[in-house]
Amino acid sequence: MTATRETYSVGQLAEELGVTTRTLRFWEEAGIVSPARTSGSMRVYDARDRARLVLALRGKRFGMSLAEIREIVDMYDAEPGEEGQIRRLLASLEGVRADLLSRRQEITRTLGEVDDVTRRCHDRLAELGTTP
Amino acid sequence: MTATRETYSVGQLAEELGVTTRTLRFWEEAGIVSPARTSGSMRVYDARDRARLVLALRGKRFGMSLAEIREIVDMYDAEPGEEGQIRRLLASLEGVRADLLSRRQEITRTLGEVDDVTRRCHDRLAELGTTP
DNA sequence: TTGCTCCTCACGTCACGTGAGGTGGC
DNA sequence: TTGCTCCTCACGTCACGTGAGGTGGC
Repeated sequence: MTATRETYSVGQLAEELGVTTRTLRFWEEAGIVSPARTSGSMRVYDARDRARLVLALRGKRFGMSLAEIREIVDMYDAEPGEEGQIRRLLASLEGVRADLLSRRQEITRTLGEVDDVTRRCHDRLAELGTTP
Repeated sequence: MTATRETYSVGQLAEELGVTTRTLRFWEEAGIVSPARTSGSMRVYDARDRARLVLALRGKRFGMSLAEIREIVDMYDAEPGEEGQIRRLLASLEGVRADLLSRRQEITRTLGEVDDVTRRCHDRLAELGTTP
């Protein structure tokens, strides 16, 4: 019966996730998390809240809006659900997957260009070294 | 003597780059490009402007601010320059490279998770199919 | 003249940053 | 009491979106 009893304050969770407390409060207003409250109206985040925020953070890094993030997080977090819902999730996963693949390709391409420029810089430095 | 005589209007370049004309005007205000003007005060972009904008677009996709983009683009676009400048560029390239590598890793990790969820969805659909 | 693209304000929006002023438990 | 973290406004900022009203060449 020892359930995961981990809870966090705004400050704790913000530091762990590398964001500000303002961000966590704003995301709450955007409907991404709904932490419990103590008598003193202080926010109490549990493991489920944390999981949603971790997902949201990843969405952010991929340039999604908070509204899009909310949709995706809600789907991931929902009960297994019936067939229609599962198929909708599968369709959206397909889109996410294609997006990730193209982003990864672009990064790889950019890395190549960065390496090119780096090489040219070294060449230039060598030239400067031999012609004082 | 047939230099690259390609020029573009705001509309043409905006469409080619997949952004709005408002974006191009805003980036001009931010100092990222300085297109020439015709007598009628219409903007005329040349190949160099276009190259700077392409670089800027990539920076955007990696989450850089316009101020950071301007710095990087100025460096890439500058004359080869003297040793100090080249070494500064090399240092910044090092940072960009590390950033790109970590982003690529995260994407790969996320792709793995997406595939996991996809597999679980298919399993669940199979279950639903066998238990009418 | 009509239609197109261009121009410059200028206010709106999204995702927070940044204090301002105040409360609550060790 | 002091110090810490927490709270709720509320205005500021960044990167544009979105009209509003007007000009200029085919």
